[in-house]
Amino acid sequence: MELGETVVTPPDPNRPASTPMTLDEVAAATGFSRTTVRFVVNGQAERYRIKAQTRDQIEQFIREHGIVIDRTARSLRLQRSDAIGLVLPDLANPFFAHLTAALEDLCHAAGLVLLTTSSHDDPAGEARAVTRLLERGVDGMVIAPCSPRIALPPSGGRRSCAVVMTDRAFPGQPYPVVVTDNEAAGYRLADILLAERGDAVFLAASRWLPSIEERIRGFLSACGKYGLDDAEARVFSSESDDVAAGRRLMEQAIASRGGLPRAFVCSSLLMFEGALQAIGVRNGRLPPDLLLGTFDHHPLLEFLPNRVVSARQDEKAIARTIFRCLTDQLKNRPVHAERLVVEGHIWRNGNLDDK
Amino acid sequence: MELGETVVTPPDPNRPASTPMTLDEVAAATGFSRTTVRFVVNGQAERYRIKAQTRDQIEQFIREHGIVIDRTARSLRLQRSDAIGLVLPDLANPFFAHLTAALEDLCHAAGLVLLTTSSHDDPAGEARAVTRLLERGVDGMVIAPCSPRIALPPSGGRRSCAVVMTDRAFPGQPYPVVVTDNEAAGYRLADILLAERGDAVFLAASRWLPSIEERIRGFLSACGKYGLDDAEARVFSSESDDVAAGRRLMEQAIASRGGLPRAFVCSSLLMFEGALQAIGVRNGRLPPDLLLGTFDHHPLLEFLPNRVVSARQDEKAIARTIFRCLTDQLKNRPVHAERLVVEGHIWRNGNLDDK
DNA sequence: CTGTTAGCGCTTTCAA
DNA sequence: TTGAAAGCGCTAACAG
Repeated sequence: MELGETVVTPPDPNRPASTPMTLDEVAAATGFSRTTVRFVVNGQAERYRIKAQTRDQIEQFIREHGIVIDRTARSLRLQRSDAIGLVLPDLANPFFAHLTAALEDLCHAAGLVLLTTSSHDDPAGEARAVTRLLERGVDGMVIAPCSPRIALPPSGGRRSCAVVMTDRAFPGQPYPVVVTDNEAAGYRLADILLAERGDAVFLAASRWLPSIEERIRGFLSACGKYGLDDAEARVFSSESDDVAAGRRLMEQAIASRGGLPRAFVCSSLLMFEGALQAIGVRNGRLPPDLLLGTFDHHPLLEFLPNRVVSARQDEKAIARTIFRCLTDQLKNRPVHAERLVVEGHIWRNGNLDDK
Repeated sequence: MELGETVVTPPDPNRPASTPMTLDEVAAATGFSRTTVRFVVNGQAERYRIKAQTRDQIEQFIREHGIVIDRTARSLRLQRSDAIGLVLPDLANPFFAHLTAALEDLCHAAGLVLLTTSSHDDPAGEARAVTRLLERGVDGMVIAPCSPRIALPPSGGRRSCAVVMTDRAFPGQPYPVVVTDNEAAGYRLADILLAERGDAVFLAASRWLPSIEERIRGFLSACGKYGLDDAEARVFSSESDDVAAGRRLMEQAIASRGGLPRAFVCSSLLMFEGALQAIGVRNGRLPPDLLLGTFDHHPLLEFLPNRVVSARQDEKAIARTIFRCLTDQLKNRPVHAERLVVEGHIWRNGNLDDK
């Protein structure tokens, strides 16, 4: 391809200034009726036995002039928007970004669009987000709740709206929820650390988040397997999930145990960064035999100088499960407030082979 | 907060089964007219001097029963959707995820929603995405194009639609474009590598992407500053931007130069991963004096064993610029097919202090 | 096979 | 201050 040529289709000067774009306009221009044109446009020409010549004429016209079906009007008429809303704490979080990408693909393949909204982990923001989506008449909604009490329950609205919760399984919700098997992941992660080093600490974000609590439970039961008493003393938790919290918790862990742990797990990559920072400040560099563990994954973990184990969620599988649950509801299949569990994956870096 | 209590507002049994949710329903239920109710709901009670008692009655009713304005109907009537469409090659790319998050915030603050769509770097997918958005009647569109020729130009449509391009400035476009100053970033990155190591190679994705070509131009002019002849021989490029390409290019570079370079830059983190993999396969581990450079940034770069320099784009600044450009168009301010440039940031890891 | 009609819920305009 | 009417572009139902 030549660089520098004019590359974007410019407003075609041969094309009439006011391009017909609505069904009515096409009908008027071709001399057929709304209905006939609509049948052709919606691919129902066969079904309604539109004369081939008529169909060709209309299709030809559209090929020349283009048409854009106004789905706003369609939505109003059908009381169905073919749109799905997504409410997330933070799109910049890679897990949510991957989840969004996966959901988007599924939606598009089904002719739906995705409306993304962030709550910024703020219940008021979450309520605003839900309202925005409801006003837009979304047919369904996927919520990764940041508050245990969703402010505006979509039930009882004029239009019904399918709802699926994800990522955080607050108990007692009337909606189905799709989550990773956090307890199993916590167990498997801790199992590896303990088998290798005999001891480990867990640096966790807010314990009142169900996902965190489940991960801790897995960690604790692995501790039990290795006969570690007072496993609770190995868990450090914070209110927030960010780099500063990771730093703080690592400092706490070091202080309370009189030195660096031989292995640790963080409940997220943000905490993990903070923990590494704290170690860097204290030791200058990472002690080579420190075994690193974290929830979440990033390819760069591969290249850290130490051995690393991570627990990664399977965003595509989660998205598929969410989507199936959503479409089940949209097709009026029975919906229970069930808990759908998706398996995660444990990953280790190649450095394990070096030793 | 107690775990285990019922936490989501359940469908309130005291509330009538069919909650009035439309203006008409509220009007009928309260005995006032559409117009009166609408004035109250839209906060124009003052302006139209609605009787205080009337207003209170209506507000009270709404507080009890709730209301959700149907923006689908509103859009149809106003020929304005208060929605912005976003077309990206890939939401899972952290740069685009951050950009999306930033744009979303700006949109929400302005009462707009964001429709996200991915093209998967495929021109046909891009065309489908644009159509989807047009059908939805978005007021504006932000496109990070994957093809130099946008398939369905939104101009000439029934409703006008503001357009801003970003990330890739294909020449000759009739739309304004917002990009990072890639050439400057390439220059600054290369300048650091060359000052430190006297030599470097550039592993780049498809050269026909304007952003890549600009980065290379910056790299080459830094080479010029250091009197390196045959700078072009230090540039290796591929068709795709992925891990495999990075691996391949690093192998090529090693082969063509008879050994590992002393420093290198990759045009993206994906390529960077591939390059590190290739080195790992060859050497087992990274030579300590190898200086690493890459476009894109991730916090984990901080903890790699080697010295690292990265060029990071300023997603928030880009989003602000895009949004201003968009709102300018929406307010019918003059729009030129101008090129708006945002500065990037150079980052180095703390390991620089160790040596 | 093709055309006509009514109406989705909102906003705007005009009347009372 | 409040009410009534028209119409955005589409779809469904029915009429020819």
